Amino acid sequence: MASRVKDDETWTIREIAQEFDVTHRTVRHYEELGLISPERHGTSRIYRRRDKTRLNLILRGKRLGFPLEEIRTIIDLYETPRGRRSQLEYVLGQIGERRTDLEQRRRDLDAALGELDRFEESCRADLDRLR
Amino acid sequence: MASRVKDDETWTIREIAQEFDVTHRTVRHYEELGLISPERHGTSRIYRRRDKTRLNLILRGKRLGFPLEEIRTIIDLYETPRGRRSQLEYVLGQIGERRTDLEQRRRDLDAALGELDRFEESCRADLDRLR
DNA sequence: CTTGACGTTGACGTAAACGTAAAGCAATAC
DNA sequence: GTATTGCTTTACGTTTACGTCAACGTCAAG
Repeated sequence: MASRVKDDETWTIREIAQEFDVTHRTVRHYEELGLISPERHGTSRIYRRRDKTRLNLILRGKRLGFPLEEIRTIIDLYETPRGRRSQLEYVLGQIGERRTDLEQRRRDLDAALGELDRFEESCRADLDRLR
Repeated sequence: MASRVKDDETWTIREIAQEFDVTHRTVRHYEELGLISPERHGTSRIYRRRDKTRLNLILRGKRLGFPLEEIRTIIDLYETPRGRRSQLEYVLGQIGERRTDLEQRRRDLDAALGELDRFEESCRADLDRLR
């Protein structure tokens, strides 16, 4: 059964920038750092589905506060060859570190949300008292 | 009934820096930005419980990826006078914005952790196949 | 064929978050 | 006394993550 997905869709840097709501300078900056590497048609950059996936990962990483260099190592991690046993074990180790980091963030996040809740209740109580 | 807590404990900048595992330069930088404002004994800085609380908030904000300026507005928010009704309503509005932001982060975080889980399973499957 | 839209590569500027001396006061240690 | 330790300010340096020109190539439209 042949694949039905047409993966030949391409986009220009302007289209990509608009879709992700960043400037083309930003897109090129990510390329300079090796976070994406679009094809070239002559001198122009051509972006494919795969590049969009990477951009989504990058922007989410940014929203989470990761530096771009770290984001690059994470993305690379997802694409390192996993042929040899030693490589797999290395990747699994890295996954562990990532998880530890993310779980710390979730604890911080929960704490912040909890305090926010308590603070809101306290404010609402003050407001009621003013009625 | 008198308060039993002794709130006269104080620390020097070096002690504070060590306890929070940052440099004294960092602590002073936060002071320059108005995130903390320790007392002065002559020329020296004196840190109290309240400053520690703020530092905890700052560092958690940093782990969550917030810029220091935004952290300052958050901390200030927790300390704005809430006497007048308009002030309370402003604060409640800010709380809402904060919550929206934090909840977006949690979605990002959950997505990242989910992908990490799936990636780990895929790696473990590869590893089993190598046995 | 020139204009305009869109693409390209430098290269320099900037804001944030500190790092890193440099140079000086102030109290305790010997 | 002086020497060391700890704190201070002043001030320039650095890294990250882009912004902002400048100067040029290219292709379809008028």
